[in-house]
Amino acid sequence: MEYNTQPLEYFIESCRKNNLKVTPQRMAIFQALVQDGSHPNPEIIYNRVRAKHPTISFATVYKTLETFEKFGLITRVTRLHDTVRYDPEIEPHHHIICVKCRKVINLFDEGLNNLPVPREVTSSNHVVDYSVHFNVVCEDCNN
Amino acid sequence: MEYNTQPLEYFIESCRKNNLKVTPQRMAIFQALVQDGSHPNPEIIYNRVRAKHPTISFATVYKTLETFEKFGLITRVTRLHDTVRYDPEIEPHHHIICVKCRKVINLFDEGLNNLPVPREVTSSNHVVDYSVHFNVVCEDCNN
DNA sequence: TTTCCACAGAATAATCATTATCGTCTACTT
DNA sequence: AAGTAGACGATAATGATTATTCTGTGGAAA
Ligand SMILES: [Mn+2]
Ligand SMILES: [Mn+2]
Ligand SMILES: [Zn+2]
Ligand SMILES: [Zn+2]
Repeated sequence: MEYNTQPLEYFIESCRKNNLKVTPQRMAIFQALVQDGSHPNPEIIYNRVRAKHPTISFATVYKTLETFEKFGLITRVTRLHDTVRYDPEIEPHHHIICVKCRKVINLFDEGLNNLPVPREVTSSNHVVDYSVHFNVVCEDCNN
Repeated sequence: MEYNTQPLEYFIESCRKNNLKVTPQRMAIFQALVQDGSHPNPEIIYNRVRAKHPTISFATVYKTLETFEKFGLITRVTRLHDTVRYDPEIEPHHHIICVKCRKVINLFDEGLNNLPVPREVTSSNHVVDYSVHFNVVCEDCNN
């Protein structure tokens, strides 16, 4: 379902499926996230929600987003936002990222280094580089 | 140059090129980063360096890594680590990320959704999903 | 080789993002 | 209508990163 297709109904249905209570705050948080495609951070969502719910707490926004993610209602742009991860490899390459232990492994692959970059990307941007993130559960974390 | 090919010489040469002073701490920080392919965070690097430089400061590690990155000696796994960015779109898609203003734009592309996943990835991991990050300088930031 | 100084390092405080705690409240069940 | 598990709000605590300030030194210049 697209993010702008009857988002409220979709949201309520998803909550019910997961035994999450439907509250005004939760609806407002979801709507604040869905209202455009800007991939906002918690602070922006907090400010949007405050317009209608002036007493909402920052912690509530954090907790709620975490809950939504846990139940698959929303996602994160990257799973590696918690601390900076540095890399001495400056040539183009890709990464295998374990979503559980946060291990990051280099992936060198000729095919991936020569992807056809969509016109949508090149038409209005100067492309610095690109890389593919494979989110995985690694061998060590698999049991 | 590979990260494990005479890394010290490469490091010193790179510093000289950029008028960065070559200090024992800087060499140690670079070596701590290069010693394996683990994409360590500043804390891990700090702990590694402390073995030989017990008085080094955490802040020095941060500043030095920042400097290295600024001059292109090293990179980051993702440029979106600073705050969580949430996404209501749960279907597979990709992102255009401006490295200057941190804008994130959705990219839906059939071709990118069906990349041949290298055996190296599938052989020892359970793939959850993958996405392509196009790091760009966007139109708005381009002048 | 000595001198000098811009830049690097150490210590520490400050800031910013995120998470934990806990008392109160309420959505939903019965 | 009442009961209860879970949600909310307030706030403190933690963790990551950045700023400040003072001291020290690498490397150019004399
Ligand atoms: Mn890498
Ligand atoms: Mn997206
Ligand atoms: Zn793992
Ligand atoms: Zn931009």
